[in-house]
Amino acid sequence: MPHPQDLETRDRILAAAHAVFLKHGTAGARMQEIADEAGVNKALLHYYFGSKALLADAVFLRAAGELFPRLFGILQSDAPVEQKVRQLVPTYIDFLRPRPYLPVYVMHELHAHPARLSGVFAEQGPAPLDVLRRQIADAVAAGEMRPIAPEQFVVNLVSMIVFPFMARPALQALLRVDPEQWDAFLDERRRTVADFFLAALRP
Amino acid sequence: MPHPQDLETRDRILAAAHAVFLKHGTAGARMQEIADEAGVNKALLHYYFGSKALLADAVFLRAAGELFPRLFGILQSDAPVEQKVRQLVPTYIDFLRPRPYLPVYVMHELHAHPARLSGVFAEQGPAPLDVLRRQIADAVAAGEMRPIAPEQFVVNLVSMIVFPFMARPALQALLRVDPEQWDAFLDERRRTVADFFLAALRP
DNA sequence: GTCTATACCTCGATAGAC
DNA sequence: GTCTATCGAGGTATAGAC
Repeated sequence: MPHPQDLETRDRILAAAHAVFLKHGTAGARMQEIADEAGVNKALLHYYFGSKALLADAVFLRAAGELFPRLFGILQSDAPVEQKVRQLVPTYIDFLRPRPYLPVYVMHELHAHPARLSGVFAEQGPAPLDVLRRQIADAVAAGEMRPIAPEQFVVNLVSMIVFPFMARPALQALLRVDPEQWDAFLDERRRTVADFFLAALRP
Repeated sequence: MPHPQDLETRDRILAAAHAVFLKHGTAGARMQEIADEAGVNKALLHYYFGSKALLADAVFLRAAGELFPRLFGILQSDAPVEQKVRQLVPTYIDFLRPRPYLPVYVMHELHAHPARLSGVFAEQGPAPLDVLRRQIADAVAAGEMRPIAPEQFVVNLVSMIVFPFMARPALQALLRVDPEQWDAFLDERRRTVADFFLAALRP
Protein backbone atom coordinates (compact mmCIF):
# COMPACT_ATOMS: atom_id res chain seq x y z
CA MET A 1 0.00 0.00 0.00
CA PRO A 2 1.45 3.32 -1.06
CA HIS A 3 -0.67 5.37 1.35
CA PRO A 4 0.84 7.22 4.25
CA GLN A 5 -0.74 5.88 7.41
CA ASP A 6 -1.46 6.79 10.97
CA LEU A 7 -0.52 3.53 12.65
CA GLU A 8 -2.47 4.27 15.79
CA THR A 9 -5.70 4.75 13.82
CA ARG A 10 -4.94 1.69 11.74
CA ASP A 11 -4.60 -0.36 14.89
CA ARG A 12 -7.87 0.95 16.30
CA ILE A 13 -9.63 -0.09 13.11
CA LEU A 14 -8.00 -3.49 13.12
CA ALA A 15 -8.95 -4.08 16.75
CA ALA A 16 -12.53 -3.04 16.05
CA ALA A 17 -12.67 -5.26 12.98
CA HIS A 18 -11.29 -8.12 15.04
CA ALA A 19 -14.08 -7.77 17.57
CA VAL A 20 -16.85 -7.46 15.00
CA PHE A 21 -15.65 -10.20 12.65
CA LEU A 22 -15.20 -12.63 15.52
CA LYS A 23 -18.69 -11.97 16.78
CA HIS A 24 -20.58 -12.17 13.48
CA GLY A 25 -18.23 -13.96 11.13
CA THR A 26 -16.88 -12.33 7.99
CA ALA A 27 -20.10 -12.58 6.00
CA GLY A 28 -22.29 -11.36 8.86
CA ALA A 29 -20.11 -8.41 9.80
CA ARG A 30 -20.96 -4.88 8.65
CA MET A 31 -18.38 -2.24 7.81
CA GLN A 32 -20.60 0.34 9.51
CA GLU A 33 -20.43 -1.51 12.81
CA ILE A 34 -16.66 -1.72 12.58
CA ALA A 35 -16.44 2.00 11.88
CA ASP A 36 -18.68 2.77 14.85
CA GLU A 37 -16.68 0.50 17.12
CA ALA A 38 -13.45 2.18 16.04
CA GLY A 39 -14.91 5.68 16.34
CA VAL A 40 -14.26 6.57 12.71
CA ASN A 41 -16.33 6.50 9.54
CA LYS A 42 -16.66 3.84 6.89
CA ALA A 43 -14.51 5.62 4.33
CA LEU A 44 -11.47 5.31 6.56
CA LEU A 45 -11.71 1.55 6.57
CA HIS A 46 -11.27 1.57 2.83
CA TYR A 47 -8.50 4.14 3.05
CA TYR A 48 -6.49 1.82 5.31
CA PHE A 49 -7.47 -1.64 4.10
CA GLY A 50 -8.85 -1.21 0.59
CA SER A 51 -11.86 -3.49 0.86
CA LYS A 52 -13.85 -5.60 3.26
CA ALA A 53 -12.24 -8.75 1.90
CA LEU A 54 -8.73 -7.45 2.55
CA LEU A 55 -9.68 -6.29 6.03
CA ALA A 56 -11.13 -9.73 6.67
CA ASP A 57 -7.88 -11.31 5.52
CA ALA A 58 -5.89 -9.20 7.94
CA VAL A 59 -8.19 -10.08 10.83
CA PHE A 60 -8.14 -13.77 10.03
CA LEU A 61 -4.36 -13.92 9.87
CA ARG A 62 -4.16 -12.07 13.17
CA ALA A 63 -6.66 -14.44 14.80
CA ALA A 64 -5.11 -17.63 13.45
CA GLY A 65 -1.70 -16.28 14.42
CA GLU A 66 -2.65 -16.08 18.07
CA LEU A 67 -4.54 -19.36 18.10
CA PHE A 68 -2.05 -21.84 16.65
CA PRO A 69 1.54 -20.89 17.48
CA ARG A 70 1.13 -20.92 21.23
CA LEU A 71 -0.13 -24.49 20.99
CA PHE A 72 2.83 -25.75 19.06
CA GLY A 73 5.34 -23.66 20.88
CA ILE A 74 4.66 -25.69 24.00
CA LEU A 75 4.25 -29.06 22.29
CA GLN A 76 7.48 -28.79 20.33
CA SER A 77 9.64 -27.93 23.34
CA ASP A 78 12.06 -30.48 24.77
CA ALA A 79 10.40 -30.54 28.19
CA PRO A 80 9.16 -33.92 29.45
CA VAL A 81 5.71 -34.96 28.27
CA GLU A 82 4.03 -34.66 31.64
CA GLN A 83 5.39 -31.17 32.12
CA LYS A 84 4.18 -30.07 28.68
CA VAL A 85 0.68 -31.32 29.40
CA ARG A 86 0.54 -29.70 32.82
CA GLN A 87 1.72 -26.43 31.35
CA LEU A 88 -0.46 -26.41 28.25
CA VAL A 89 -3.84 -26.97 29.88
CA PRO A 90 -3.97 -23.95 32.21
CA THR A 91 -2.02 -21.73 29.84
CA TYR A 92 -4.36 -22.30 26.95
CA ILE A 93 -7.54 -22.18 29.00
CA ASP A 94 -6.42 -18.84 30.43
CA PHE A 95 -5.71 -17.62 26.92
CA LEU A 96 -9.11 -18.62 25.53
CA ARG A 97 -11.19 -17.50 28.47
CA PRO A 98 -11.22 -13.82 27.45
CA ARG A 99 -11.46 -14.82 23.76
CA PRO A 100 -14.47 -17.12 23.67
CA TYR A 101 -15.31 -16.48 20.00
CA LEU A 102 -11.83 -17.08 18.65
CA PRO A 103 -11.86 -20.84 17.95
CA VAL A 104 -15.31 -20.98 16.36
CA TYR A 105 -14.51 -17.96 14.21
CA VAL A 106 -11.28 -19.47 12.91
CA MET A 107 -12.78 -22.90 12.25
CA HIS A 108 -15.85 -21.45 10.58
CA GLU A 109 -13.73 -19.29 8.29
CA LEU A 110 -11.57 -22.26 7.39
CA HIS A 111 -14.64 -24.28 6.45
CA ALA A 112 -16.29 -21.55 4.39
CA HIS A 113 -13.01 -20.33 2.88
CA PRO A 114 -10.47 -23.16 2.70
CA ALA A 115 -8.07 -21.07 0.63
CA ARG A 116 -7.21 -19.19 3.81
CA LEU A 117 -5.25 -22.25 4.94
CA SER A 118 -2.34 -21.48 2.67
CA GLY A 119 -1.88 -18.07 4.23
CA VAL A 120 -1.70 -19.40 7.76
CA PHE A 121 0.52 -22.43 7.50
CA ALA A 122 2.85 -21.21 4.78
CA GLU A 123 5.68 -20.28 7.15
CA GLN A 124 5.11 -23.43 9.19
CA GLY A 125 8.34 -25.32 9.85
CA PRO A 126 8.97 -29.06 9.71
CA ALA A 127 6.55 -31.68 10.98
CA PRO A 128 5.94 -30.62 14.55
CA LEU A 129 5.26 -34.06 16.01
CA ASP A 130 8.75 -35.49 15.82
CA VAL A 131 9.81 -34.50 19.33
CA LEU A 132 6.63 -35.90 20.79
CA ARG A 133 6.88 -39.11 18.78
CA ARG A 134 10.28 -39.91 20.23
CA GLN A 135 9.28 -38.98 23.76
CA ILE A 136 6.29 -41.30 23.54
CA ALA A 137 8.34 -44.13 22.07
CA ASP A 138 10.90 -43.81 24.88
CA ALA A 139 8.25 -43.73 27.59
CA VAL A 140 6.48 -46.75 26.10
CA ALA A 141 9.76 -48.70 25.88
CA ALA A 142 10.44 -47.88 29.54
CA GLY A 143 7.01 -49.23 30.49
CA GLU A 144 5.86 -45.83 31.69
CA MET A 145 3.15 -45.18 29.11
CA ARG A 146 0.48 -46.93 27.10
CA PRO A 147 1.18 -46.76 23.40
CA ILE A 148 -0.53 -43.94 21.50
CA ALA A 149 0.03 -42.33 18.12
CA PRO A 150 1.34 -38.79 18.55
CA GLU A 151 -1.46 -37.45 16.33
CA GLN A 152 -4.07 -38.97 18.63
CA PHE A 153 -2.18 -37.68 21.66
CA VAL A 154 -2.28 -34.11 20.40
CA VAL A 155 -5.86 -34.21 19.15
CA ASN A 156 -7.19 -35.76 22.36
CA LEU A 157 -5.48 -33.13 24.45
CA VAL A 158 -6.37 -30.14 22.31
CA SER A 159 -9.96 -31.35 21.95
CA MET A 160 -10.54 -31.31 25.68
CA ILE A 161 -9.01 -27.87 26.00
CA VAL A 162 -10.63 -26.07 23.08
CA PHE A 163 -13.99 -27.76 22.49
CA PRO A 164 -15.76 -26.38 25.58
CA PHE A 165 -15.17 -22.85 24.31
CA MET A 166 -16.57 -23.64 20.89
CA ALA A 167 -19.64 -25.33 22.37
CA ARG A 168 -20.21 -22.94 25.25
CA PRO A 169 -23.76 -21.83 24.40
CA ALA A 170 -24.92 -25.40 23.87
CA LEU A 171 -23.13 -26.68 26.95
CA GLN A 172 -24.56 -23.97 29.15
CA ALA A 173 -28.04 -25.04 28.10
CA LEU A 174 -27.45 -28.79 28.16
CA LEU A 175 -25.62 -28.87 31.49
CA ARG A 176 -27.94 -26.30 33.03
CA VAL A 177 -25.00 -24.01 33.78
CA ASP A 178 -25.66 -20.29 34.02
CA PRO A 179 -22.92 -17.81 33.04
CA GLU A 180 -21.45 -17.49 36.53
CA GLN A 181 -21.33 -21.24 37.08
CA TRP A 182 -19.55 -21.39 33.75
CA ASP A 183 -16.50 -19.76 35.29
CA ALA A 184 -16.42 -22.37 38.02
CA PHE A 185 -16.82 -25.07 35.41
CA LEU A 186 -13.79 -23.75 33.53
CA ASP A 187 -11.82 -23.51 36.78
CA GLU A 188 -12.51 -27.16 37.40
CA ARG A 189 -11.38 -28.09 33.89
CA ARG A 190 -8.24 -26.04 34.43
CA ARG A 191 -7.52 -28.14 37.49
CA THR A 192 -8.56 -31.59 36.25
CA VAL A 193 -7.99 -32.00 32.50
CA ALA A 194 -4.24 -32.60 32.72
CA ASP A 195 -4.73 -35.23 35.44
CA PHE A 196 -7.44 -36.90 33.42
CA PHE A 197 -5.33 -36.93 30.29
CA LEU A 198 -2.21 -38.24 32.03
CA ALA A 199 -4.27 -40.90 33.81
CA ALA A 200 -5.30 -42.25 30.42
CA LEU A 201 -1.62 -42.70 29.51
CA ARG A 202 -0.74 -44.86 32.54
CA PRO A 203 0.32 -48.32 31.46
CA MET B 1 -48.87 -21.12 6.56
CA PRO B 2 -52.16 -21.18 4.69
CA HIS B 3 -50.55 -22.05 1.34
CA PRO B 4 -51.17 -25.35 -0.34
CA GLN B 5 -47.85 -27.12 -0.69
CA ASP B 6 -46.10 -29.74 -2.70
CA LEU B 7 -44.28 -31.56 0.07
CA GLU B 8 -41.79 -33.14 -2.26
CA THR B 9 -40.69 -29.74 -3.60
CA ARG B 10 -40.65 -28.33 -0.11
CA ASP B 11 -38.30 -31.09 0.97
CA ARG B 12 -36.00 -30.53 -1.98
CA ILE B 13 -35.74 -26.87 -1.05
CA LEU B 14 -35.12 -27.66 2.59
CA ALA B 15 -32.41 -30.15 1.71
CA ALA B 16 -30.76 -27.66 -0.62
CA ALA B 17 -30.98 -24.94 2.03
CA HIS B 18 -29.47 -27.33 4.55
CA ALA B 19 -26.47 -27.95 2.31
CA VAL B 20 -25.91 -24.30 1.46
CA PHE B 21 -26.42 -22.89 4.95
CA LEU B 22 -24.11 -25.47 6.48
CA LYS B 23 -21.39 -24.66 3.99
CA HIS B 24 -21.52 -20.86 4.17
CA GLY B 25 -23.36 -20.10 7.39
CA THR B 26 -26.66 -18.24 7.44
CA ALA B 27 -25.19 -14.83 6.70
CA GLY B 28 -22.93 -16.08 3.92
CA ALA B 29 -25.58 -18.15 2.18
CA ARG B 30 -27.39 -16.84 -0.92
CA MET B 31 -30.99 -17.60 -1.76
CA GLN B 32 -29.97 -17.87 -5.42
CA GLU B 33 -27.53 -20.67 -4.64
CA ILE B 34 -30.19 -22.55 -2.69
CA ALA B 35 -32.62 -22.20 -5.58
CA ASP B 36 -30.02 -23.47 -8.04
CA GLU B 37 -29.15 -26.41 -5.80
CA ALA B 38 -32.84 -27.30 -5.48
CA GLY B 39 -33.47 -26.88 -9.21
CA VAL B 40 -36.13 -24.21 -8.73
CA ASN B 41 -36.16 -20.42 -8.75
CA LYS B 42 -35.83 -17.92 -5.93
CA ALA B 43 -39.50 -17.02 -5.81
CA LEU B 44 -40.41 -20.53 -4.77
CA LEU B 45 -38.26 -20.32 -1.67
CA HIS B 46 -40.39 -17.41 -0.51
CA TYR B 47 -43.55 -19.19 -1.50
CA TYR B 48 -42.68 -22.09 0.79
CA PHE B 49 -40.78 -20.44 3.61
CA GLY B 50 -41.70 -16.75 3.55
CA SER B 51 -38.25 -15.28 4.08
CA LYS B 52 -34.59 -16.15 4.33
CA ALA B 53 -34.74 -15.77 8.11
CA LEU B 54 -37.58 -18.27 8.42
CA LEU B 55 -35.85 -20.71 6.09
CA ALA B 56 -32.70 -20.33 8.17
CA ASP B 57 -34.71 -21.07 11.32
CA ALA B 58 -36.08 -24.26 9.79
CA VAL B 59 -32.62 -25.40 8.75
CA PHE B 60 -31.09 -24.61 12.11
CA LEU B 61 -33.75 -26.51 14.02
CA ARG B 62 -33.31 -29.44 11.70
CA ALA B 63 -29.53 -29.40 12.12
CA ALA B 64 -29.57 -28.99 15.90
CA GLY B 65 -32.24 -31.66 16.08
CA GLU B 66 -29.95 -34.25 14.54
CA LEU B 67 -26.87 -33.14 16.44
CA PHE B 68 -27.99 -33.14 20.07
CA PRO B 69 -30.66 -35.77 20.72
CA ARG B 70 -28.60 -38.73 19.61
CA LEU B 71 -25.92 -37.72 22.09
CA PHE B 72 -28.24 -37.63 25.05
CA GLY B 73 -30.28 -40.57 23.97
CA ILE B 74 -27.26 -42.77 24.57
CA LEU B 75 -25.97 -40.99 27.66
CA GLN B 76 -29.32 -41.04 29.46
CA SER B 77 -29.91 -44.75 28.97
CA ASP B 78 -29.59 -47.17 31.87
CA ALA B 79 -26.81 -49.18 30.28
CA PRO B 80 -23.54 -49.47 32.21
CA VAL B 81 -21.09 -46.61 31.80
CA GLU B 82 -18.50 -48.59 29.88
CA GLN B 83 -21.09 -49.82 27.44
CA LYS B 84 -22.42 -46.31 26.84
CA VAL B 85 -18.93 -45.03 26.08
CA ARG B 86 -18.10 -47.90 23.77
CA GLN B 87 -21.36 -47.39 21.92
CA LEU B 88 -21.27 -43.61 21.69
CA VAL B 89 -17.82 -43.18 20.16
CA PRO B 90 -18.24 -45.19 16.95
CA THR B 91 -21.91 -44.29 16.58
CA TYR B 92 -21.31 -40.59 16.73
CA ILE B 93 -18.16 -40.64 14.61
CA ASP B 94 -20.06 -42.56 11.94
CA PHE B 95 -22.85 -40.02 12.14
CA LEU B 96 -20.56 -36.99 11.77
CA ARG B 97 -18.31 -38.39 9.09
CA PRO B 98 -20.73 -37.65 6.23
CA ARG B 99 -21.76 -34.36 7.91
CA PRO B 100 -18.44 -32.62 8.49
CA TYR B 101 -19.90 -29.09 8.52
CA LEU B 102 -22.67 -29.78 10.99
CA PRO B 103 -20.98 -29.04 14.33
CA VAL B 104 -19.21 -25.85 13.26
CA TYR B 105 -22.38 -24.57 11.64
CA VAL B 106 -24.47 -25.15 14.76
CA MET B 107 -21.91 -23.66 17.13
CA HIS B 108 -21.29 -20.67 14.90
CA GLU B 109 -25.01 -19.94 14.65
CA LEU B 110 -25.37 -20.23 18.42
CA HIS B 111 -22.57 -17.74 18.93
CA ALA B 112 -23.82 -15.22 16.40
CA HIS B 113 -27.48 -15.75 17.27
CA PRO B 114 -27.86 -16.85 20.91
CA ALA B 115 -31.64 -16.46 20.78
CA ARG B 116 -31.77 -19.67 18.76
CA LEU B 117 -30.99 -21.54 21.97
CA SER B 118 -34.52 -21.21 23.26
CA GLY B 119 -35.93 -22.90 20.18
CA VAL B 120 -33.69 -25.93 20.47
CA PHE B 121 -33.77 -26.75 24.15
CA ALA B 122 -37.32 -25.75 24.92
CA GLU B 123 -38.71 -29.28 24.81
CA GLN B 124 -35.70 -30.60 26.70
CA GLY B 125 -36.68 -32.76 29.67
CA PRO B 126 -35.20 -32.82 33.17
CA ALA B 127 -31.50 -32.51 33.95
CA PRO B 128 -29.97 -35.25 31.80
CA LEU B 129 -26.96 -36.00 34.01
CA ASP B 130 -28.76 -37.67 36.91
CA VAL B 131 -28.40 -41.23 35.65
CA LEU B 132 -24.73 -40.74 34.96
CA ARG B 133 -24.12 -39.05 38.31
CA ARG B 134 -25.43 -42.05 40.21
CA GLN B 135 -23.58 -44.54 38.03
CA ILE B 136 -20.32 -42.69 38.66
CA ALA B 137 -20.96 -42.45 42.40
CA ASP B 138 -21.63 -46.19 42.59
CA ALA B 139 -18.53 -47.09 40.59
CA VAL B 140 -16.37 -44.78 42.69
CA ALA B 141 -17.76 -46.26 45.93
CA ALA B 142 -17.00 -49.75 44.61
CA GLY B 143 -13.41 -48.70 43.92
CA GLU B 144 -13.83 -49.22 40.19
CA MET B 145 -13.47 -45.62 39.03
CA ARG B 146 -11.56 -42.44 39.78
CA PRO B 147 -13.89 -39.67 40.94
CA ILE B 148 -15.04 -37.26 38.25
CA ALA B 149 -17.86 -34.75 38.02
CA PRO B 150 -20.48 -35.93 35.51
CA GLU B 151 -20.24 -32.62 33.65
CA GLN B 152 -16.52 -33.12 33.12
CA PHE B 153 -17.14 -36.72 32.12
CA VAL B 154 -19.55 -35.73 29.39
CA VAL B 155 -17.54 -32.77 28.12
CA ASN B 156 -14.29 -34.74 27.99
CA LEU B 157 -15.93 -37.50 26.02
CA VAL B 158 -17.88 -35.32 23.62
CA SER B 159 -14.87 -33.07 23.06
CA MET B 160 -12.74 -35.92 21.81
CA ILE B 161 -15.50 -37.12 19.52
CA VAL B 162 -16.67 -33.84 17.99
CA PHE B 163 -13.67 -31.51 18.01
CA PRO B 164 -11.72 -33.23 15.23
CA PHE B 165 -14.60 -32.59 12.84
CA MET B 166 -14.77 -28.92 13.75
CA ALA B 167 -11.03 -28.48 13.36
CA ARG B 168 -10.55 -30.71 10.33
CA PRO B 169 -9.05 -28.13 7.94
CA ALA B 170 -6.58 -26.94 10.56
CA LEU B 171 -5.70 -30.46 11.70
CA GLN B 172 -5.13 -31.65 8.15
CA ALA B 173 -2.58 -28.88 7.72
CA LEU B 174 -0.98 -29.11 11.14
CA LEU B 175 -0.68 -32.89 11.21
CA ARG B 176 0.31 -33.06 7.54
CA VAL B 177 -2.62 -35.34 6.79
CA ASP B 178 -4.03 -35.31 3.27
CA PRO B 179 -7.73 -36.03 2.70
CA GLU B 180 -7.32 -39.79 2.21
CA GLN B 181 -5.14 -40.17 5.30
CA TRP B 182 -7.87 -38.28 7.13
CA ASP B 183 -10.18 -41.26 6.77
CA ALA B 184 -7.57 -43.53 8.31
CA PHE B 185 -7.06 -41.02 11.10
CA LEU B 186 -10.79 -41.09 11.86
CA ASP B 187 -10.80 -44.88 11.75
CA GLU B 188 -8.08 -44.92 14.35
CA ARG B 189 -10.03 -42.53 16.57
CA ARG B 190 -13.09 -44.70 16.15
CA ARG B 191 -11.07 -47.62 17.50
CA THR B 192 -9.07 -45.90 20.24
CA VAL B 193 -10.99 -43.03 21.81
CA ALA B 194 -13.24 -45.17 24.01
CA ASP B 195 -10.22 -47.12 25.31
CA PHE B 196 -8.35 -43.92 25.98
CA PHE B 197 -11.29 -42.38 27.79
CA LEU B 198 -11.99 -45.48 29.90
CA ALA B 199 -8.31 -45.79 30.74
CA ALA B 200 -8.44 -42.34 32.29
CA LEU B 201 -11.21 -43.50 34.62
CA ARG B 202 -9.29 -46.44 36.07
CA PRO B 203 -8.71 -45.99 39.78
C1' DG C 1 -5.77 11.75 7.30
C1' DT C 2 -10.54 12.27 8.10
C1' DC C 3 -14.92 13.64 6.95
C1' DT C 4 -19.76 14.00 4.13
C1' DA C 5 -22.22 12.76 0.32
C1' DT C 6 -23.32 9.70 -3.07
C1' DA C 7 -22.74 6.25 -6.66
C1' DC C 8 -23.29 1.48 -7.63
C1' DC C 9 -24.68 -3.07 -6.95
C1' DT C 10 -25.97 -7.31 -4.73
C1' DC C 11 -29.55 -9.65 -2.96
C1' DG C 12 -33.98 -10.51 -0.55
C1' DA C 13 -38.59 -9.85 -1.60
C1' DT C 14 -42.87 -9.06 -4.41
C1' DA C 15 -46.02 -8.71 -8.56
C1' DG C 16 -48.24 -10.94 -11.84
C1' DA C 17 -48.53 -14.18 -15.96
C1' DC C 18 -49.19 -18.96 -16.80
C1' DG D 1 -47.41 -24.41 -7.85
C1' DT D 2 -43.93 -22.49 -10.68
C1' DC D 3 -42.09 -19.18 -13.53
C1' DT D 4 -40.13 -14.26 -15.32
C1' DA D 5 -39.45 -9.66 -14.38
C1' DT D 6 -38.68 -6.06 -11.36
C1' DC D 7 -38.57 -3.33 -7.16
C1' DG D 8 -36.28 -1.40 -3.20
C1' DA D 9 -33.40 -1.85 1.03
C1' DG D 10 -29.12 -2.22 2.65
C1' DG D 11 -24.39 -2.54 2.02
C1' DT D 12 -19.67 -1.85 -0.18
C1' DA D 13 -17.00 1.33 -2.38
C1' DT D 14 -15.65 5.95 -4.30
C1' DA D 15 -15.48 11.17 -5.08
C1' DG D 16 -14.20 15.13 -3.37
C1' DA D 17 -14.16 18.87 0.32
C1' DC D 18 -11.51 20.11 4.27
